[in-house]
Amino acid sequence: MKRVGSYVAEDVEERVFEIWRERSAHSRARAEARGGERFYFLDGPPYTTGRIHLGTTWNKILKDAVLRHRRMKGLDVMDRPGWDMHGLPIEVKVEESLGLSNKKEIEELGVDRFVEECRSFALRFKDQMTEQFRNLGVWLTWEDPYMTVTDEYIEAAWWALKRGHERDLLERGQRVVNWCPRCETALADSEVDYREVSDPSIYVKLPVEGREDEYVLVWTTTPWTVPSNVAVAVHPGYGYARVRIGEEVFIVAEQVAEDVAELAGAEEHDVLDTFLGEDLRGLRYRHPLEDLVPGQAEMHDRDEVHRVYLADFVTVEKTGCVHVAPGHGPEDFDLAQEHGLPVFSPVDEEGRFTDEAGRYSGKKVMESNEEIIRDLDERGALMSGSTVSHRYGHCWRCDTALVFIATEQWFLKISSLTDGMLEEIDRVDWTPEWAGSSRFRDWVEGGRDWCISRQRYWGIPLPVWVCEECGKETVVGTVEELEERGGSVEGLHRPHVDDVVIECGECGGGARRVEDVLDVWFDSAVASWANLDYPRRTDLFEKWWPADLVIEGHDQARGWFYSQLGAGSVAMDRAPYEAVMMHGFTLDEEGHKMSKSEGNVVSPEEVIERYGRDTLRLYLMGACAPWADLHFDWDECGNVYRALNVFWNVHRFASTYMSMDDFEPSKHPLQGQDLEPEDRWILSRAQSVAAEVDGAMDRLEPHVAARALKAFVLDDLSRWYVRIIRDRTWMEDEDPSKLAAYSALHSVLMDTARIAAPFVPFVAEEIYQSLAPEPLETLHLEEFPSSRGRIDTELEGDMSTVRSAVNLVSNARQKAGVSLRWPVRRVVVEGEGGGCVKRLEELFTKMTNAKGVTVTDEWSGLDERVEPDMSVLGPAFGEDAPRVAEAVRSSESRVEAVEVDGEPIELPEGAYGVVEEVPEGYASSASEGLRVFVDCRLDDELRSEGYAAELIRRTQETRKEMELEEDRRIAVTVDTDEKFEELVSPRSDYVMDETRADELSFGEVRGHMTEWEVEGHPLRVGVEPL
RNA sequence: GGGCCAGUGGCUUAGCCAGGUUAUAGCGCACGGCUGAUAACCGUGAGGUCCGCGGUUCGAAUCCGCGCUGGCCCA
Repeated sequence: MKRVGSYVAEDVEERVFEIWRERSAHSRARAEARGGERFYFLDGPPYTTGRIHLGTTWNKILKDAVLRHRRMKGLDVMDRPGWDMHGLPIEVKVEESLGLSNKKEIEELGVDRFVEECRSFALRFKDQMTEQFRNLGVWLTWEDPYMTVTDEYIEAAWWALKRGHERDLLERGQRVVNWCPRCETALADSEVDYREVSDPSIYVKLPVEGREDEYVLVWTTTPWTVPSNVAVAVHPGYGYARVRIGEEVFIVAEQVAEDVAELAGAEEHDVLDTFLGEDLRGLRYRHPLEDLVPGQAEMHDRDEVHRVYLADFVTVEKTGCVHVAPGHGPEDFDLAQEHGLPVFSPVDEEGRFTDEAGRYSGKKVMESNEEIIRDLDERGALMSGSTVSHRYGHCWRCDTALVFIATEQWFLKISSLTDGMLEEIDRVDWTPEWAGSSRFRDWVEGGRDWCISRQRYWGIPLPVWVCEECGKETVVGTVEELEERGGSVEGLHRPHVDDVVIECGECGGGARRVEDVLDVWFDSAVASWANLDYPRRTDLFEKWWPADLVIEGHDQARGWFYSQLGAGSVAMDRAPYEAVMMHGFTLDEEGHKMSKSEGNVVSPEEVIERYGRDTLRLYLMGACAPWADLHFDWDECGNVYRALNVFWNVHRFASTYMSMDDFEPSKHPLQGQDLEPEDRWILSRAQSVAAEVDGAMDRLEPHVAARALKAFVLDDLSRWYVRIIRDRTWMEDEDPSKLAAYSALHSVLMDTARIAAPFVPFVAEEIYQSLAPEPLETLHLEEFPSSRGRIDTELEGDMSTVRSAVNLVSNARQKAGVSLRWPVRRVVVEGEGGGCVKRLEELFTKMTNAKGVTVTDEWSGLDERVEPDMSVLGPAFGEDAPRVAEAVRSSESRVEAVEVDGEPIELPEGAYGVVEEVPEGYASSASEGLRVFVDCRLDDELRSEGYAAELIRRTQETRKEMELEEDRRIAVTVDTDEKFEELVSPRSDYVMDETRADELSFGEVRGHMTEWEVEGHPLRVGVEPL
């Protein structure tokens, strides 16, 4: 065993990394676990953005701690990390780097080159992030991750879609989708960012056909959709009115008549008549821009167009009449489907009006708002124009304002699977319990069909081939199938896959692929089987699937938890995971989001630099319940660091003395030792903590585990046990009590390191390695100490009481001004806890520095004093009261009558109270159920010991000043007064023993000298090394 | 606008689901003490409208309702 220096996290962590690397510790741990019970952990693939942050750090560290714990329990853990590498975010980054701004420029550059560029970006970011995660000490199989860009992964997604197709769940259809005019693609609901923006707010007058100056009034914030207006919707059950304002009549909801009048700037308005919304059904109007938009004029010939329809989604807000543009709103679209209305959408993929839009043709829709407003105004169709601030959807990647347009897309009809999905939610084990029950459940219940097609390049190609002859759709599930159909591929990405022509199964014609790629959310949705290379190989799938556990943040409820449930339901008819642990977000100290613009971002690297990886890990593990949001706090990091420092110093303490004594743990097994109660206690506590930590980790409550561990190290091990055994370790040679303490301390430290391994893998490894009797590979191959030893609850209870009693004595001593260094004659312990103190008497007297202890239920040594109550005596005895009081006071005990001037006087009820008094020379302190009395009276024998202790303390201080080795022999010379010398001389041997001195003499001081005053005695101590 | 989660001394938090004396602990602060592992430790003290309001109850940090603030998700 070697002596160790101070705790320097960086050095420890570097050394441990080196050990892990050269011994292939992680792969060995995996190999050793083979044959154990299989535990399929599925890593949620982070998107390859290039940088990890505190949130992703927390995520991976939680995973790592849980997996380390499971491994140490003998489970064969699947710990393959994953990477989410396709999709718009990377495409946008690549576009930026190549200076491209739209799809046309990408096509000009060449899809081939663009896709290659995306691949290399993704791979590069993956490598960068891998290094960052490794640097946290996270043990995942970094050298062999699953990646969404590999052919086998793509096949897993294809296979799932083919399953969906077979089950009639894959469908092509026209729908209104969120569309990014810059990226020129459909976006999923989850890809839309809502942001507060200022938009026009206009009231449009739609002239009622056949009536002069009468209008249906509608409101919109998107003037550019007015050219696409096809109908108006009103609520069948609401009250509506015809309102005369000036020369004109407006049809609006009855409730808003006054608002509308105000809007029109009119002081007066007349409600001509009122009726229900359903009475408006079929009312025909003319489109105000029919002269400018040829499509509108054409449509008017159709009888169903430009009429009022009834719809429940209408609210009374604004006018109660809703402008319906089926090509530009999901609800509008649904209404159109229902009533056979045309879906008029004269807008192209770049968000420009088409020729159908007449004079607006070629213009960007968003930029046409003003012109449209002006045209409406010129035609007398505008009532009011202003602006309004509201939330509007933007592209999650490029921040462009989105438009709704009707396009042909591919859908997974998961809305038809809702019942099964809800059953799966009930079956899955959620931590915390509400993760599955509340929010997630609502989301699944309201789930719409999943639009999985994107009109982009860098993604999993949609595996649908359409026959050019007969139009038959073929969904390809595997590469093998593709080749059987006569296709040959050199990679499944675009553009190569686009060139593959396969034979139509129906007519033998040539089928070409639909050019879309998949929504990137679908990629990770299939991870549970793609990670097992299914369907390309089946053995892994059969062994491992489904996942036993996934661990992600609460943003993934609607993300990955959901997408996996959806894809799993489509392909496997079940959820692909058995248990889900959900964690929170990392916020700043104030509980606000960390963001670059706020300047409140804390990076994991900063924390590592300041305190090290173990501190970062233990902090993240214990700071709060994982499902709560974590408010990052530097001070708390500092506390965690100090706790680790204490852990380190216990080990340092052990290594210092054990190495000084050449203690070999293997030669002194615990079984043969003559253990003291404190030894048995700390061994028992270690087992209790092991069980507590083990249980908490099993329940996925790492914060409970981390806190129990921290409390044990600080409180039980360092502050109590080490304090107790200090004098035992200071004994020389082969003292059996010392050896017993060493054995116990050694054993406890080894167990503590094993318990700590999942949380602070570096410092635990170093401590374990340093104490191990024989060289070993790595701590992380060891078994988790789950209560293999016995737990002695009675002893733990006794000790806890004794600690309280010791604290009370300290308190009492302080009140009396008697320092712990000075022995006291006796301590009296009174109360229920007395038995505990009795059982640990030796320990108690040692820790209180008392010569003896008396344990009693009720101590008879207290003085009782009676205190007359003048408020009773006064009224009873008038002017005699003071003399009665005096007599009562001097009666010394409880009496019913006293004598005053020889006269017996009977005392009334409550004439005095009895006050207990601590006798002279005693100090006392009490807590619930326990009271102690400390006899602080000194005699020469105690003084002799006290002065000796003072001399030892001063000598040690002198040694320390001289920076002498702990076991260096010295000569001590003392210059003091006669009394001091007289009292200390008889204890010279004791003083020499404690200070490792070979000589002790009084008189002239030699060597390094320190000067003191002790209880009024001058004291000069000289120390010479020998 | 809706759903879910959280709000406890200056800071971080326990307790809350299963209501019960004086609300937990640490950091920080003040004072005193100990110390040859310790940048550690021990003791004492100050510091609280348990986010607010209302309700249920003999009794609410805890249960219910309505708000406020923050986070997440969604419209």
